[in-house]
Amino acid sequence: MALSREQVVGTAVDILRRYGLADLSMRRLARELDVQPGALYWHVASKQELLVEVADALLARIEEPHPERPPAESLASLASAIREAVLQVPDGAEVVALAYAVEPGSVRPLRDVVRLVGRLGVAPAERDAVAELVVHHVLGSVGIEHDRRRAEAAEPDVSPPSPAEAAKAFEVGIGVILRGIERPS
Amino acid sequence: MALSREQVVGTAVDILRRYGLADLSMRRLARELDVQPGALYWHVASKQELLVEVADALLARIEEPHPERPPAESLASLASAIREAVLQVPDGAEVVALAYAVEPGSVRPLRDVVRLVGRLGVAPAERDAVAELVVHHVLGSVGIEHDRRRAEAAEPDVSPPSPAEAAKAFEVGIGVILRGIERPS
DNA sequence: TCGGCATACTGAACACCGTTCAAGTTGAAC
DNA sequence: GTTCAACTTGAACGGTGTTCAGTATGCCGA
Repeated sequence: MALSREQVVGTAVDILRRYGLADLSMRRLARELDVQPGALYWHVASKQELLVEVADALLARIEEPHPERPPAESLASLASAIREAVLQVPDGAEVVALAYAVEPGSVRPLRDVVRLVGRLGVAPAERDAVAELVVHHVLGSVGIEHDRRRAEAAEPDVSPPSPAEAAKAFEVGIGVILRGIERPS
Repeated sequence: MALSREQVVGTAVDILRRYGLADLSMRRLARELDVQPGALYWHVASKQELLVEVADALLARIEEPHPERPPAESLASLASAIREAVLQVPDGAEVVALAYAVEPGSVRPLRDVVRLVGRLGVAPAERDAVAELVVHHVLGSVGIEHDRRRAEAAEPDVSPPSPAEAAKAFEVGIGVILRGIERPS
């Protein structure tokens, strides 16, 4: 059977999940698919495009916010859902951040963040800025968690921070943002 | 004269300033210094360590917050100062973010952010989380601005966002955070 | 003045990377 | 059975960070 774009993206996700971003090279991906590296470029224009697709796949299973739920609640739970999805996969935050940088509209749940911020009553001119704040908080704090895990794996240093603490720290940040939005300036 | 660590870091900053992170390779740096690549490793343990030093240099001229100024004001102006310093240099945000990820305590003005957040009355347990929020907002929004400039340079697309608008968007985010901190939960 | 020795650097290699492209192989439609 | 598109190979181009045996340089005590 001939290779397909879905197969390429799927195997890329697999490598990312198992070995992390450093091991996700076009050559490694080709080896995994029993194919020469050049073959990948028939299905995908560049590694960057591939990573956007991978990011999309990582967040594909997150469900859309329910339209009748209060937007503040929806936003908090959407942020947590994105966090959890991205936390599962080594370097997931980095990949999604890259996709967001290259093509802000390419990842659906991130678009939902923008919509929810708007529904919270933020002025249209400020909506994108606040949504960015939320996205950076989510991806930034997951990035830190991944870094800590790497550091911890490298050497049994002091203070391994528990997942519960990390989650708490994340919630604190979301809380600050939500209160900041709701309080008129 | 023999090479010095300061010279290596200084030239690295220079290349970054003039050509961006993609052109800051150890080989390119060695060429600029009229030296073989291996020589750099006498003065610097790795490229990562070099980049931490570069990040430090980028923010070295930012002054410490005045202890008698109200902390909210100090924090807002420190955030702006970091933003401006990092905005000047292509990929500056990326470099500083990397340094912050590798060694959170290595860059002084970022430590000042933590202190100021504490002085704002945030509980010690939550202080680091909120400081991270601020840092991610600063570095994240500058990162976006750099990306936009790159995209704009690549092709004369629609809508070149003015620096003033970007600054405004940044201030909106800082405002949300500050209000969120001051408002008790 | 002469060893000795730490400092500083060279030259070459190792093992990778993303990307391109002419040439080859398939498999289905006519 | 031929033609034509879809797909893949093989090989190369021009890079990357890092290591290390060897070589030169300059200082310091004898």
